Amino acid sequence: MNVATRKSDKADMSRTRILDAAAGLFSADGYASVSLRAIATAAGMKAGSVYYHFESKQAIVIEILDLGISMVHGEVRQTIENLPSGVSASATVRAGILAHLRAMFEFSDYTAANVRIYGQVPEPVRTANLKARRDYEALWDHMLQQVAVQNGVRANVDLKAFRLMVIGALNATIEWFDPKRGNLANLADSYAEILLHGLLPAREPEK
Amino acid sequence: MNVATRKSDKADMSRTRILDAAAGLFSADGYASVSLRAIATAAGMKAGSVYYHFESKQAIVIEILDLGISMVHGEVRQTIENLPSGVSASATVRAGILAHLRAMFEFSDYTAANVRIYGQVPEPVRTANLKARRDYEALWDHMLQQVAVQNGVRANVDLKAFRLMVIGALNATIEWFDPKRGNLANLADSYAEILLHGLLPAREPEK
DNA sequence: GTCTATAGCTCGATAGAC
DNA sequence: GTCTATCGAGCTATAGAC
Repeated sequence: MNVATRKSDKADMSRTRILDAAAGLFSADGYASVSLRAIATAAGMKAGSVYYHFESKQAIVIEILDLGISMVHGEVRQTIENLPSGVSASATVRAGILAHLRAMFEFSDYTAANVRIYGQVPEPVRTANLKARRDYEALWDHMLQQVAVQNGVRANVDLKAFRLMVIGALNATIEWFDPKRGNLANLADSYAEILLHGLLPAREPEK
Repeated sequence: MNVATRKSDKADMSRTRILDAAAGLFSADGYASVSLRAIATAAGMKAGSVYYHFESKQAIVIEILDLGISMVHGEVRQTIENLPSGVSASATVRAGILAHLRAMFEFSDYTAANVRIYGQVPEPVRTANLKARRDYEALWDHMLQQVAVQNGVRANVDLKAFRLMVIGALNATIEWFDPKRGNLANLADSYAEILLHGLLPAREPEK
């Protein structure tokens, strides 16, 4: 390992420390109230040093939001791709729900930052994050389309509404669920059970 | 109408203008990034004048968060209470879902502020808002309990998970639904349909 | 009730030493 | 790569005139 490589490793580690620190602070306190000095301190350095790795506070948050989406996207896509072919609608959706929740809480600082601060970040930051969001939504739409074709879904379920509701409901759990106190697999089962079969008994028509 | 009353009216109007302006700014930009000068300007006055009506920025946001919850709470409670007695599980839950969405988008600055900035507001503000939140959750729990007793729900649906999922899913719509472009009653129907009956056809067991 | 003026901070970002 | 020092700006909140 030569000097250049070691230098690069050190820079990479500092970059990562900055991102991790900023993600934690952003998700806890919002975007604007977190100062660069606070990020630097949490990353173990001084404010001025942060500018060696990032050109601005916006550049930091753009990278955090993209990482948050792509971590969940990657986990869900991989999980779905690894399912045996011909798997049922329920199994596919259940696997997607569990994978989304698992990734969300594994990288919770990055995903919580996404859920909590996306709506209040400067406009250029939102724009930069749009493609990643659209790509993840497309994964769910494709998955639900496959389910509809191969296994059938109820006639009066709007698949786009279903996708919006699933992602919205799963993301909202970041506000109250604590994986250290609750069982994540149980949470995924509860949510999947409701999303697939609903609240009401199956064979009774609505009164 | 005497002078004292007119004075009081004027003060009330200024208070309301400040709250409305602040709610709009908080929901759009987050808590910390909104300055008191910006609130004052949007309310048509100067920064110093705001302190005649509120003792601090925190006092403003506390009132906004409480109003946001209680507006939705009031609308849902009133809707449920006015249902004919003996109404079915599905009708009760559908009415609750519609009422929540209707109130949410009618008072959208206040409710969006709740959804977006609650997680990143100073701790004393969160504490002050806790009772209002617990009270609203209790309304849903009571409603779902009634539904379970009177009309029956599927055995493997966890009612607490259902309540958390409903409120989380409904609140998440504030991030993407625009009542000027979409039909709110249709949105409520789509969501109720999924929550009550699920994605899958009723009579097919899971494969 | 609303104004102006300002005290006392903290912010993002930059410059330049090491 | 990280530091110290600092600029110019903007912040919350207060004081006192009107």
